[in-house]
Amino acid sequence: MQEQDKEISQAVIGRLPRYLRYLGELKDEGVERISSQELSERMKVTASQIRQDLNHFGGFGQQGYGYNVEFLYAEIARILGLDHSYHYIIIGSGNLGKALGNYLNFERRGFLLKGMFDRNESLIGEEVRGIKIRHIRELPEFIRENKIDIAVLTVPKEEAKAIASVLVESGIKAIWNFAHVDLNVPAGVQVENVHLSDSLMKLSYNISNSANP
Amino acid sequence: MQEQDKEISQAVIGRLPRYLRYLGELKDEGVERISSQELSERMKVTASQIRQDLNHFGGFGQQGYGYNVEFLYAEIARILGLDHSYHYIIIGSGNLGKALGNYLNFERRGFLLKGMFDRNESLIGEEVRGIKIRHIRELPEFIRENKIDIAVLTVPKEEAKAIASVLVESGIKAIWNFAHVDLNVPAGVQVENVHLSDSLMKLSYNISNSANP
DNA sequence: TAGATTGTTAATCGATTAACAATC
DNA sequence: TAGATTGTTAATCGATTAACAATC
Repeated sequence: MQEQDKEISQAVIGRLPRYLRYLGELKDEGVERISSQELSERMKVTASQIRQDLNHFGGFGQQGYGYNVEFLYAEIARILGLDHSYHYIIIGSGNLGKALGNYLNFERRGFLLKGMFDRNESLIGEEVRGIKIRHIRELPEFIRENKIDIAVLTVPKEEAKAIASVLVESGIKAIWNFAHVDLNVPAGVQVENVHLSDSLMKLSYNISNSANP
Repeated sequence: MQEQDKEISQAVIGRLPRYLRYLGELKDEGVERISSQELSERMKVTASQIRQDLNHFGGFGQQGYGYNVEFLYAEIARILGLDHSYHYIIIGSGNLGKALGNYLNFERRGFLLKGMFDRNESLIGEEVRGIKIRHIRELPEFIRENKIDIAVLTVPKEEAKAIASVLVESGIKAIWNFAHVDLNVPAGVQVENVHLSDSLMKLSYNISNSANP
């Protein structure tokens, strides 16, 4: 067990949720133990990579046996910070904001929706899963009073930077950014971008450059 | 000009949309030319990387001058396959499907929504931006008759694999997959995954492991 | 104990950065 | 022409894979 000697690369972090997903499936199938070899065949990655990745965080396996599925699942969940819950709010209550607000799987993982916000007066007062949509002018106070950890940003890109500043000033520590801009936040504030149009363009590239002559 | 001597890495492809975005902004600002150095400062990447990335696709610049913004913008758009339009359909007309269907920026880029589908009878006949929601049993015929290029998959993960098979059999060449499973498709069919919960877990990791002691 | 499989070191591969000759 | 900046080769860095000794 070493836990965080040096910074772990985002490449490794990015693979953890996928490990968790496959281990969850194995758990559901009632599989008790699995070797890196077996897992590598399922996931179509190398066994070497699995062992390397896991050993960044400590030795979770046992020679001659492999990994205990239940235990490894719990450990990866813990590493990912899923062993406790987060309070989150959604800023921008348009179609995408509402869709995310209605997504119950986040709740199951410990991400608890505490508020929804918009600038548009006609949306104020509407409810999403029992959560009232508030005006964004209430943001700073709300964040402080409700111990909000994560702000989901689903506003038009023109507004995103200004709102991000407000969020940072109000003490938000993480932004899940769906706006199509790069946010500039101080160190210590985490930003995770979901740039849907970038993703679609990658698909477009791969269509154009695949074997259709 | 070489254009595709050997496979270009997804790391490079993944950066192209961001280049396009910054060049679009420069264009809007009325900037006519830019050097890799200036662009690198804006984008916070190395000038070397910009030149390397671009030169995978040909020499778009001019020594002593830099790059013509308008020209480079057009070239990257072309490389990404944005110089022509695509027909797409959305399968799964829940909150997320509707949100994506309503997103007009895709349309502006040449991605044209042609159909929406669901299994739920109560949704059939509803309209999203003038597009009627159809039953998924109509999928195969619809895909063939309307020359659909891209299927957006926003169905629960339990259904995703089965529907993906139908799509592939119907001749779809690209799937934008929002379902939380890895699809197994034959070579030649492009899949681009958007795993929102994976993204949220990465954020969760980074919150848990940032400098908050 | 013998066999299996990890944890970890070493080798390889690929991607990023630096350097500079080519050239506008 | 001189200065600027690309395109490209070479050097470095980091990530992935292979190998194997440790050990359950």
